[in-house]
Parts: sequence; C-alpha cells; structure tokens
Amino acid sequence: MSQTIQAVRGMNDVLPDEAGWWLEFEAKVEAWLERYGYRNIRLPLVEHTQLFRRAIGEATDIVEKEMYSWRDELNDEELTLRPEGTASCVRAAIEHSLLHDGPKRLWYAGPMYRHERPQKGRYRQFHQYGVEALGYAGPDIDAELIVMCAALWRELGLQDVRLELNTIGSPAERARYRADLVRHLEQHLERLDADAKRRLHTNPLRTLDSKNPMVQEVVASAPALADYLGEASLAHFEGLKRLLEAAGIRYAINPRLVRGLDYYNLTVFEWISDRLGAQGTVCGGGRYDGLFAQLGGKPAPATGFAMGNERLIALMRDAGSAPPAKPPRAYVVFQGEGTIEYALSLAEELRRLGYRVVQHAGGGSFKSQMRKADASGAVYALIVGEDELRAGEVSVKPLREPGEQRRIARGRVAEALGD
RNA sequence: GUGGCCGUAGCUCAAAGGUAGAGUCCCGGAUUGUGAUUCCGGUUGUUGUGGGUUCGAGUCCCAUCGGCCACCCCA
Repeated sequence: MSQTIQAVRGMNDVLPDEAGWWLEFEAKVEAWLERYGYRNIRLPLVEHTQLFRRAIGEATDIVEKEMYSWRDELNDEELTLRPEGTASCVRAAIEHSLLHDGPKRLWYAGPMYRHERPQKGRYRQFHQYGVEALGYAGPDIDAELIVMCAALWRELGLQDVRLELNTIGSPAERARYRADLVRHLEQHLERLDADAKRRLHTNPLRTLDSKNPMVQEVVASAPALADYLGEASLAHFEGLKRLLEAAGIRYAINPRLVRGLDYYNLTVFEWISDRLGAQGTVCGGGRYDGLFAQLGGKPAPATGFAMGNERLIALMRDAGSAPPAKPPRAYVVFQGEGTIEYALSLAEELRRLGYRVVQHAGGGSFKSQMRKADASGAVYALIVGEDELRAGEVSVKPLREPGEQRRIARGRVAEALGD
C-alpha cells in the first residue's frame, strides 16, 4: 500500500498552468453575464436530500444512483452534495421571496457532484455556470438565453458548437403522450433492452433517446410527441423559432431530445460539440415552469441552462487561442550587506504603482538568482548590489528585448519599466 | 454500475525472463556582480500498490488502486 494519499477519484486538481485557462474563461463568462444584466447568486454545496428527490425526479439516474448523500447524525438530517444547481436556485428564490417585485435574471457557478464513472469530460466533481431566468413565461426569454449562448461561444473563440432544440409540451400533453408511448412499447417488449424495460413505467420518455439500434427501431414506429401538443405549446415553440431565426441562430430540431431531468417542460435545448468524444454536450437547458410549485412555492414560470466548465475550457484550448501568460514586469535580485531591505522596499513601491514585481527569495548565488529572473518570464531584472545601495540607484537589465543594462536613480525605476 | 486498452525519473519515452536507460527539466561550476545560447559535472526511481510463479520478474499470473475509451447518463 502506497504511503501517499491521492485525490478522490474523479475529483481533480487544477494545476497553475491550467488554472490560467480557468481564470480567463471565468473572466470572459462573468463579463458576458454582466452585459446581459444577470445577477450573481451564491448557493450552498449541500442541500437537504429531499430537495433533489423532488426537483430532479425519483426515476432519474442522478437520484437513483449518482448522488453523494449521507445522514448527518449530529442533526439527524439527510444531506446531499448538490448534483446540479437549478433546484437550489429555485429553493432560494422561494425561501427569500425573490420574485416578490418581479422576475429575476440570475447566475451561479461552482462545483457539482455526481457519482459516475469518470471519463474524458465527465468527472465526479465538475464545474458549471448556471443561468436562470425566473418569472418569465414567454418564448422571448428562451430566445434570449439561446442567443446569449451563441454570443459566448463567439467570445470564447469556439467554432463548431451546434444547437439542438425541441419542445416537450405541457405536463398534461406529456401525460397523454406517455400513456400512448407506453402502450406502443409494451407491444414490442421483446425488442426492448433491460434499461428500456425498467424505464417503461418510471420514465418511458427517456427510451426515445436510447442509442440501442433495436430500441430505436421500436421508437421510430412510436407515436410522436409533436402530435400531442396543444395550441399554446405550439405557439410557444413557433414563437421561439421565429425569434431565433430573426437573430440568425441556426438550430436543428431533435424530436428525441427530452433531457434527463423531470422538471422540464416546453423548450429544451442542448449545445453540442463533436470534438469531445462521447461527452459532447457543452451546455443544456430548458423551461421548467412547474418547479416552483413542485417545491412548494407560489407557481412561477422559469427557464435556464447550465454549461460545463471542463468541457468548454477543453474546447477553448482546442481552439488554440494563446495561453494566458501573465509574467511579472520585473524580478528583483540582490546581493550584499543590507541590500535585501532596500530591494524589498523597492519592490513594494513598484507594486503600489501597479506593477507585477517578484522579489527573489530562497537565497542562492547571484548567478542562480539571475537564472530565476529569466525563468520567471520577467521583462526586466532589477539588480541591487552594494554599489547601487550606496549610490541610491538600481541596475535595470532588459531580459526580453535587446538593450543595455542601465544604472538609474531609484526614484526613476518606475518610468524605466514603462507601462 | 458494465466492457476494452494502459500504468517505468517531475514530464515525453526506451529496456521483448538475466546489472533500470535516453531526452527534457532541475541543481552546481566554467578567475570574486549577470539570465536565456555553449561546455563540464550531479540527483533523477520501492518500475502505481500488494501478492504469486521462477534460480532470477519492469517483463508472466492474480488482486487492488488510478488513467484513457466506449456503454449508461449528462455539463
């Protein structure tokens, strides 16, 4: 048995080289959210288990087998590490009456937890941005969400992310459809796989999405959900499509797109990339008008989406935009009696002016200090020796561009560093 | 949770049952205070971990942990 302790499976460290991409991604996403007038909400990682059972649905894979749940013996409570953010967001909106003065545009970010087998682009701790528009009923807000996604992909430099769109109607329409679908599936029991049979009476709509060719044949001859939609549902969908077309957003209708979580109705959509292997969904969402009531709140329409940071960052790197490097402007080296104090105050002075300045630490020969200065990527080495100390000066040596080392008065170092 | 492939130096990879190596990185030096280039020297390690077979295992077998790919599902 190894002595070292490893990270928990599927829960990854983001090391400094990679964290640069994360910072750039987060900065771009948050600036983008601000431009659309969405406000941040910060939600706990842990919720009562019951919240997710009620919101996501008992028959979903998430609730059936992927939640990190435990009993907190100290308080005698059933708790769960959040597997997604929408349930928490709606819970908070109800708990604090956030909609009392009108609808709200909100966003949140952070880690989510699902106990799945790790795979490329799929981890047990993964991170997402969630964007939720609470209290808006019309297709205009659905269109807004989709249009803003398209803008973000452009902002991140992503090329081929495609949109799949569908409508799954109202709960009543879906119930009628579901009954007919179950009847159809039951007539072809012998061609259903174990998974489809198991879902027959728990979540039959999910079999529409099956990748098993034999099941797909059965599905192909099944009644279509679109034929069960009433006038209002159709109008909502038509309205959305019209707005998307006006905005120049290309989409593909995917009638088999139902999405996994129970709380969706009407609009559902996914943004998909083909560059990520099997885990190609980069962003997914839809409307969930029933969720407020389902969680015991005053009924309110709502719509939103979540996007996966790991997957989007992978695409961003793939797109080859330059890796974000933020080298220091100057690296301060020093040698001799009393020079460290001089160097330290020089560095502080420059930082107060806004420069990124690294002060050498850890000793070593002058040569090795210079090596570190170079390795830091700094544009200049600032050299403080006993001569400079006595004269109240600093030697400024360019490390990146041609140019001579100059000895200048301490007070003029900042201008030597330029902007 | 199921199936397939794979774990050797910090990193990228050799060693086809017989003494664990290369490149890179890192550290030190090339006449006293000058990086990156060049030259010289040095450490790279319980071969993921634990068992087994064998005179002998990085190599063969089993288990376990981890990674990748796919299924399932989703971000």
